[in-house]
Amino acid sequence: MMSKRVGIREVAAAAGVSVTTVSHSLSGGGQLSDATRERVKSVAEGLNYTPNRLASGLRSKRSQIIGFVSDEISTTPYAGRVLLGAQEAAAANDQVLMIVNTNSNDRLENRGIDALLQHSVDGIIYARMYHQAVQLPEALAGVPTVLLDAYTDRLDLSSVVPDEEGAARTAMAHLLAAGHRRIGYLGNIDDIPATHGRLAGYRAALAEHGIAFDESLVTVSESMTAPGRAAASRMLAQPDRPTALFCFNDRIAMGAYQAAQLAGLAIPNDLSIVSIDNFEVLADALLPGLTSIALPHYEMGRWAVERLAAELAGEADAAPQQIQMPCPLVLRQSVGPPPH
Amino acid sequence: MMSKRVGIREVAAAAGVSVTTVSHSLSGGGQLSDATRERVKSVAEGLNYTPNRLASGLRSKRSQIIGFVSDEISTTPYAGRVLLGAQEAAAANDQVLMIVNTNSNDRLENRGIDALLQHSVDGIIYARMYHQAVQLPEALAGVPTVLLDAYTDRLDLSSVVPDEEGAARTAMAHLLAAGHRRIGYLGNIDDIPATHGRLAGYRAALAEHGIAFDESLVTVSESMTAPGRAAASRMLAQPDRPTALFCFNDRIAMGAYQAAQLAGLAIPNDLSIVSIDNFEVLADALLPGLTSIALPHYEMGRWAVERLAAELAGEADAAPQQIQMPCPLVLRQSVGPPPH
DNA sequence: CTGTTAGCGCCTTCAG
DNA sequence: CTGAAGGCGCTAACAG
Repeated sequence: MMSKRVGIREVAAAAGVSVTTVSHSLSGGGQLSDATRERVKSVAEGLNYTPNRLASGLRSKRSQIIGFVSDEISTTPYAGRVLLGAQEAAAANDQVLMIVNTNSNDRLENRGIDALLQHSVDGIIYARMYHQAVQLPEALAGVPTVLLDAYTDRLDLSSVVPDEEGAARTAMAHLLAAGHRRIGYLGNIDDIPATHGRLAGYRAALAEHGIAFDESLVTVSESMTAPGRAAASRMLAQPDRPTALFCFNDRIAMGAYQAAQLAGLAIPNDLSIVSIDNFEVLADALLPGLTSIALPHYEMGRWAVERLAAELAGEADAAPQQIQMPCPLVLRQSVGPPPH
Repeated sequence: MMSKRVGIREVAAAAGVSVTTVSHSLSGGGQLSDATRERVKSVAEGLNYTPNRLASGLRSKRSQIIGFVSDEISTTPYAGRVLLGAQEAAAANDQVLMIVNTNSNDRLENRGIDALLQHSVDGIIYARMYHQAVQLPEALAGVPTVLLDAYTDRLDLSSVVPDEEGAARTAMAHLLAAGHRRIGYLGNIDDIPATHGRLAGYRAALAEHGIAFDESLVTVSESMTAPGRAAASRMLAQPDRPTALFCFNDRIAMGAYQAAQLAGLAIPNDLSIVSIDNFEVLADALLPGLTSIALPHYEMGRWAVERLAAELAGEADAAPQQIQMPCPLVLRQSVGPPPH
């Protein structure tokens, strides 16, 4: 098994060349004739040669491993999409992902980063499971790093986050296009970028359409179903209730569905709803299906490792970038024209 | 940065001993006096020494890396819990996880396994995202492997899956204890272990309580919300409708909630519901909260890497084990006594 | 265009 | 109880 793997030496012998030639043939380096290069390659193939990355990493200082450190791999259902994007991009670059979870605990984080560094990862994706500001840990000083769903004020680090304001504008544009003018916003209460960005998008969209901002059409609550239900119930009880609701996220939207049901309002005939998250287990399951803005989890995962790879390769356009990703609208059945 | 890391050599010089002594001190091997051992350790600490795992792995043939290959990291929201368990167990063993996703595609799977092997992983967790039979890929022949949420007929491989039948019995026991006698089962249609095991558990629980199995109280459908809703509607339209429903999973249960609502039945006053998955985003969000059986994702993740570590260490009790994990009941508000 | 020759940082017999 | 020396598999000067 392991121990009997054929090495570069055996290939050299079998091909009647030196190990150098084999190394060059396989790695595309050196100045070899295409003939020998091909011959060596096929001999290697025939012998079932596979490189030992520990050895090459030790020698070349490039392990081809990307470290992925995240705060909570598990608590959010989006984590999978992020990881998938990152993993696929890594595979495309002949790299592999080594993951570590910190449970939002500094000691664990440092241990994890340490473990990654001991394994000589080439770089690190420092990820959060929801968009937030972070401070880069000491241990990462000098290590090529890109931030995912997180940002700092340092301009020498690349980072990617969702375009929160754009997401809100897209949601609002959809409602406005359907003819709604009284649109309520069921917002979030936490002091995070999503809270501020989405509210800003809501206001900007109204302003663009010459609709006055009406405080009575905005509530904030925790971003979960039960608080969302309460907030929605309050809003729908108003004399001049909104004809549509834009919700901070799908969980709040689910609360809004429940509130609508309790109030005897049919969706989308009496009330239209749009939200953000496109969390399929909810959005697809709700009756009717919930139109929602998708956060680009997969795409952020891909972008982050592609970016890191480019920076590691020292590519020309490898100057650090801080980008905001667009968030696409996913249509289902929760939006219709305003009633009457 | 990387290149200037202090090595075993510097530590030796600073401590006034040979590299051998340093190596022994740090790894706990050799026959050293406690005095020197401690002294060397503190010198190493003071110099901020960190081992280079590539080098030690190359030499000792133990990389301390566990490969984790799974079919779909992303499509199920449970994946995170599995990974978390695996990652934490690995960290506790001073190991680290290298992950690879196969998208259920053989070519990708082989490439992924290859990449893992090239990095000299010590062993592999071969995971599925839902309980199923698998055939171990050729490439894994001779590589220490444990199966997670998957099984084969090979008795030389350890594996862990949920106890499907036990889960169903637990759910049924809860309903029976509440006094229900007419209990409907909203089953799944796929030919997978969960389908058969849960139905078997349902029947066994009835038999134990001397309740005759009634075919009209069993339906099967795809395990999603809309089909579940349809199945539940049919069942609740029966003349002598059941007073409680046991659902294959939370998504079907959500359909049952919707059907109950459409039928004007209140939960739990008119109808009790229990299901399997304890998928919190749904179970907590439904009104009232859904009592559900949790699948032991985190625990399976932990168990798998602990098992693998034990087998790698050649421990005495390291004979392969195929185990079924118990699934605990999580109480919420969807169960009450039968009406009237 | 190809081969020789040193190590990468660490572990591990084998002597002292 | 401690040290010297060789080599894990590969890469990268540097010669030919």
